[in-house]
Amino acid sequence: MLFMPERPTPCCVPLLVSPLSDEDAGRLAGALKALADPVRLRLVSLIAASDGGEACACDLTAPTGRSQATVSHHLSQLVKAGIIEREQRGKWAWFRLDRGRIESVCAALSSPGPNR
Amino acid sequence: MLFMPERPTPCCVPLLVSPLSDEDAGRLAGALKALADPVRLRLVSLIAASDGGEACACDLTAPTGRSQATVSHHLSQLVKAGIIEREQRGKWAWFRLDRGRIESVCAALSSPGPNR
DNA sequence: CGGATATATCGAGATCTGTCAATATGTTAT
DNA sequence: ATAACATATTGACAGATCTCGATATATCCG
Repeated sequence: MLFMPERPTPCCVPLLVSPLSDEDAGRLAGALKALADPVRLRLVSLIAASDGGEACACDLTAPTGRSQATVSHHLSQLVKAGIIEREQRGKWAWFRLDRGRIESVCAALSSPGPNR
Repeated sequence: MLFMPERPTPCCVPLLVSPLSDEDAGRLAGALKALADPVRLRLVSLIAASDGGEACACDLTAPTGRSQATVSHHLSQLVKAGIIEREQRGKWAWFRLDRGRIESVCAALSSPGPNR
């Protein structure tokens, strides 16, 4: 038995190997939809690049150029999709990535190699 | 100089390394949007799993359970996004994946490894 | 040419999405 | 308690998206 590195949470099933079922297609589409917005991508990107890998909502409004309500909405979407996690600290909301979830989406899109 | 394997078309820029610019976020969001639909995912999946890696539009309508017009529309979207390529053969339209394009999206989402 | 077939485009309806101002909720400090 | 602040929720609107029937375009065959 090989010693495998940590496996990403299998939220999604491989796209390019065999025809996706309706449910699997819906699930993967959901995950992709959560990412498929410029503002949300910037949020993810900003969080990823933040010191300690986490960011306060208070620092995420200005860089996106959207209202506080809109940013809060997008952050909620990302949380619901499992892309980021939320933690309350006093009156601030902190967010960090679930890299495993993103990797899982990524894995679902990746081509099956010749030796896999 | 190392001999590198083919690089995927760089349609997208890495998400998790440094904050995405507005344009890069828009570009990546566009690519993800093209994939973020259950019908389109099934189409991609069906084409990928087809014999010879290509499929005729005539074989893609029934499995999706949508009208011919709708399937044609989704196929156009995928072509426009560069996910698949179209080739006319007589009165039939054949489609195949641009795996490089999908890999490029995938690469943009992938986590920077510790040794990268 | 004319009929048959495959696919694309058009027009329209229903639903989903992104956005913001206003307001509500919750936390901290005074 | 009360004021100040951070964030979430609500309500509403504009624009995008998915869908289909009808029609147009293009190709093949007899």
